[in-house]
Amino acid sequence: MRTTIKDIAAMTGLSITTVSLVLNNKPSRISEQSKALVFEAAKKLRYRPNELAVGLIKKHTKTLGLLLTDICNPFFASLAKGVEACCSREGWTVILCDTGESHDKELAYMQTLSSKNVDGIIYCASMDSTAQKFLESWEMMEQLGIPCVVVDRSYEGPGIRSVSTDHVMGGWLAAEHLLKLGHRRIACVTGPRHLDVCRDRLEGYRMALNKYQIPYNPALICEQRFSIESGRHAVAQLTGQPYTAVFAFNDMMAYGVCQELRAQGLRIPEDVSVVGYDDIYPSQILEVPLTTVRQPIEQLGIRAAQELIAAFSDRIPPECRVLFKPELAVRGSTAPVER
Amino acid sequence: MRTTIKDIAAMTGLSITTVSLVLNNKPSRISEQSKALVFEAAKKLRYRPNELAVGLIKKHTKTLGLLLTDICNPFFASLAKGVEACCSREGWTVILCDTGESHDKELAYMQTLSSKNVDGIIYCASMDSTAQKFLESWEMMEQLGIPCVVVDRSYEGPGIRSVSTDHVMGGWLAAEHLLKLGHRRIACVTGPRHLDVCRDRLEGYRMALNKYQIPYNPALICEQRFSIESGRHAVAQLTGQPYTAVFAFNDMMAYGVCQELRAQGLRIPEDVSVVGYDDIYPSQILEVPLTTVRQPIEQLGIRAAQELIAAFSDRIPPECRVLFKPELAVRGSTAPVER
DNA sequence: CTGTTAGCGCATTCAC
DNA sequence: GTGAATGCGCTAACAG
Repeated sequence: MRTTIKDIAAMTGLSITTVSLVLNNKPSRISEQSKALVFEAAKKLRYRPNELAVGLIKKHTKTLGLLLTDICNPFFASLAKGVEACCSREGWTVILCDTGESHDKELAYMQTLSSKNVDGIIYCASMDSTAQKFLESWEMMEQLGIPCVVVDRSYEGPGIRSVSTDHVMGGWLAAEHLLKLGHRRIACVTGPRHLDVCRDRLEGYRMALNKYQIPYNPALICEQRFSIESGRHAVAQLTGQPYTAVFAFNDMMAYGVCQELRAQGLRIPEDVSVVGYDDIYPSQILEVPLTTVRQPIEQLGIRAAQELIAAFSDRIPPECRVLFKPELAVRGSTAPVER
Repeated sequence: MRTTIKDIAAMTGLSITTVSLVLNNKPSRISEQSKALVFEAAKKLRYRPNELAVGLIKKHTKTLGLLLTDICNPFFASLAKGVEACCSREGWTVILCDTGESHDKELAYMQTLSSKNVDGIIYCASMDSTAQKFLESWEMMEQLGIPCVVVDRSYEGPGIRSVSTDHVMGGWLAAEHLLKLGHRRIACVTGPRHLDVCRDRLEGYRMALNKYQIPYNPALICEQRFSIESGRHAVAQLTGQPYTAVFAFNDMMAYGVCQELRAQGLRIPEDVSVVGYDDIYPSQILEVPLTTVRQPIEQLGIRAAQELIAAFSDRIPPECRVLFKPELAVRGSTAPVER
């Protein structure tokens, strides 16, 4: 049995109340002597409060739930890193929930987290979640009364707190970079189009085309599912379409694109330029390092956790919409178009 | 306020006990009618037990603490994936603790986890942890009375449960593969030598050399720190030593080795063969995919969680030492030595 | 078949 | 300055 507040009361001959008071630094005039006694005993007995009991009374646990779709995806790993860093710094704790893209599991997890009395949830919607499913999840959290911030999504809606990156700008950066290099036929390998992150990137891409007065060609757009294989499929699917550059909506797909392109005997960047999105770490170690749009992923995580912790401490639930700026990391996979 | 057992007692007109009994399927003869009543009310009120209260009484939380050094490292991400998968399948929950290689933080986390009444800890010692520090951590957990299984380490010691891979065999596989290809001067980029995982791999390497009657040459051994940069440093450090192949003790270092080798104008595998260790996923997507020793990382995580959950359910703390077999994934980074 | 009583470990009025 | 009493939400004997 772990030592409890009772043990230290017995040891010091003081009452439980007194012990609790001094251990929590409560403003009550208890003699310095008693205080010293208590602290000493606490140290000697290696006392640590039972957070279950504390939580039961205080109605909070200083715990955040982190709901994501695949911890093996470097994007989410970085995000988790940020969340964890912020939490541990603040004396909070994080429960890891990997939903594996399953909406049902998502919902189930929310209930579990609620049972465990988490004080907040950081939510990364699964890629398959349509606006409807998203709202369903959101409502579940509202209903459970758990504050939540959405990361990397920014569905419109009242009271939806989100932390994300300006993907319109991201799409713009990628496209303009290629356009400046002289590319005019830029294929786009998007993620699921119903996701706002994709719509935004695509909009940025179109805006850039617009600036250069290049017509938008739907035949160059290929919708995929954010995986390496997706990238390979995309190239296969685009066969026949002439293009000199590819803008993939995440780095994973970009890797797939590069693989398949090479399999077809094409060189990067001599024959085709490739731009990715996210800047997860493998992008730098490739033999031909990937030019990509960098999101401050870890920052997203830190900020999301901060918002939740702040909202909790100040009891102010600010309806915020934090938007980070992406930046372009120019590396070896892009080059001026061949004449 | 969430609905409690009390609310449903009030709603049905039954006592709290009765409600608790039926909700927990306790073997007590309660009329089917009352049962139905309770279940109905529970559903209507969306009742979910407060796990804090339950934990306080039952003295357990169905929660595991996962202590690792860097969730961004794909190795640990995969491990976490496995742990999480097993836990969620069993209705358990996992608290993510990223220690960032800090031994003090490790110790602090253990206390926190103890306060939260986790039922077990999965522990990946930080790379800097010497045998002494490791024992210190282990003792802390013993003292806190938390069952623990160590992953990817297998320090000798009574009562130390561990789940890991047979690294002697791993080292052997890597070395023998190269030897079979005709390589005779095989450089070794190890991790910290005080780690048993490194000693084991090195032993496997030596055994293989032995079989081929090749003397062990310490000048070809370079101790590093498991990071990409480490790999680059290693190559710099080995300059002057003639070698035709490199065996890096993890994939990250292998990436660094490849980078630096290429920077020096050497081709892989034509000029130098490179073998890694772990088989984290970027290894497959490289332009020259990495030959590497595959560990069943996710399995390690699953098994570790299983052990803990089983030990908990059966109240049998088996002093186990689970050892998985590694296998060689032969890919493009190795080739017969040039004549 | 079901309700009463106690108590898990702790924080918090309110008396003394 | 300090302690007794109460209760957080729930389970577990033990009675009826």
